[in-house]
Amino acid sequence: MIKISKSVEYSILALKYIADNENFASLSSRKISDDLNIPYDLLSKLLQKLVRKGIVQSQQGKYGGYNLLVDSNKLSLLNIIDALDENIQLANCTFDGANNEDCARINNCYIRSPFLNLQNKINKMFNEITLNELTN
Amino acid sequence: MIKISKSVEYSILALKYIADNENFASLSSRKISDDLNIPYDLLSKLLQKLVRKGIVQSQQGKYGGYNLLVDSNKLSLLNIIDALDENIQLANCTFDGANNEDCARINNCYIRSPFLNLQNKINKMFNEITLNELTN
DNA sequence: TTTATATGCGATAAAATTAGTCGTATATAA
DNA sequence: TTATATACGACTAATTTTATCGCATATAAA
Ligand code: SF4
Ligand code: SF4
Repeated sequence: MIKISKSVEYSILALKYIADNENFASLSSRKISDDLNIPYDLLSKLLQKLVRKGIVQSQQGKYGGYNLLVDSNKLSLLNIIDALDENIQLANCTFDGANNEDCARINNCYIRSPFLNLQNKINKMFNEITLNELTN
Repeated sequence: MIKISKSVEYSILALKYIADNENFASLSSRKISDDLNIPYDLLSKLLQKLVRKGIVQSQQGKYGGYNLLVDSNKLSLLNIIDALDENIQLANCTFDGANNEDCARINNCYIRSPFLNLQNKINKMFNEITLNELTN
């Protein structure tokens, strides 16, 4: 109900792994998948999305692989979730400017306001934690 | 991905509605369902769960209905989620005492600790907001 | 005692989301 | 030219969430 999808978890694991090995050769998705035990096909697709969003860089061909393109101090958990086209929207109305197309109840809903408060706090939390901090 | 299920939303709406009408006759699930536009069968089941967990009281028969059994200042959002057998577990390991049956990666996972931190904050947030505060 | 109106509850179905797989095309260094 | 990589759309499977159905039981009122 409130959980981080495998896609996001895999992506964080992979991004962290890439970040920690930048000095060496770039990591192939095959190697990342093997080392971290993440389904290869799935990981590939996730990394492709991250490429499109400019978070990592890919190099095709032999000895190719992935490199981080952004500062791991500036990449937030929310950025990653966004890049994967996922979201952390608690309810259909929990953003500024929602209207009754988002939820028919919106105009006389007595719980929207507290939900918005919750949402703001969660957004903040997810936006403040960076890839760099996602580590023991 | 991070969202509050309809079940929880419906439950909050209903509980709040019940709480606000306690002075009057007890509300039947039919009336609540009609007034709040919540699928009747679904709402009934939700209320039944809440009865079993001691959150509301039910009165069968004609002129029956539901009444709140707990102080709306003491019923937290987390209590409600628990009562519905849902949870806010971010990942398979984000609780104290998780072991490698919960996640095979647990013993050398570099992101578990920050996930646990996040989890603690979220638990706190959901535990601090009460039914009473879930209002405009 | 009958009737109308409630809840109780298990089973099931439908819908939506999430997770995982497959086939094929393309890029590129050796 | 070949081996090894990513790119990517289509598809399938699994899981979770949402909704429905049918029947049993309770109870106040007529
Ligand atoms: S308006 Fe109310 S019922 Fe509709 S999504 Fe927002 S909180 Fe939920
Ligand atoms: S141990 Fe790591 S990989 Fe496993 S559930 Fe926890 S955070 Fe995710």
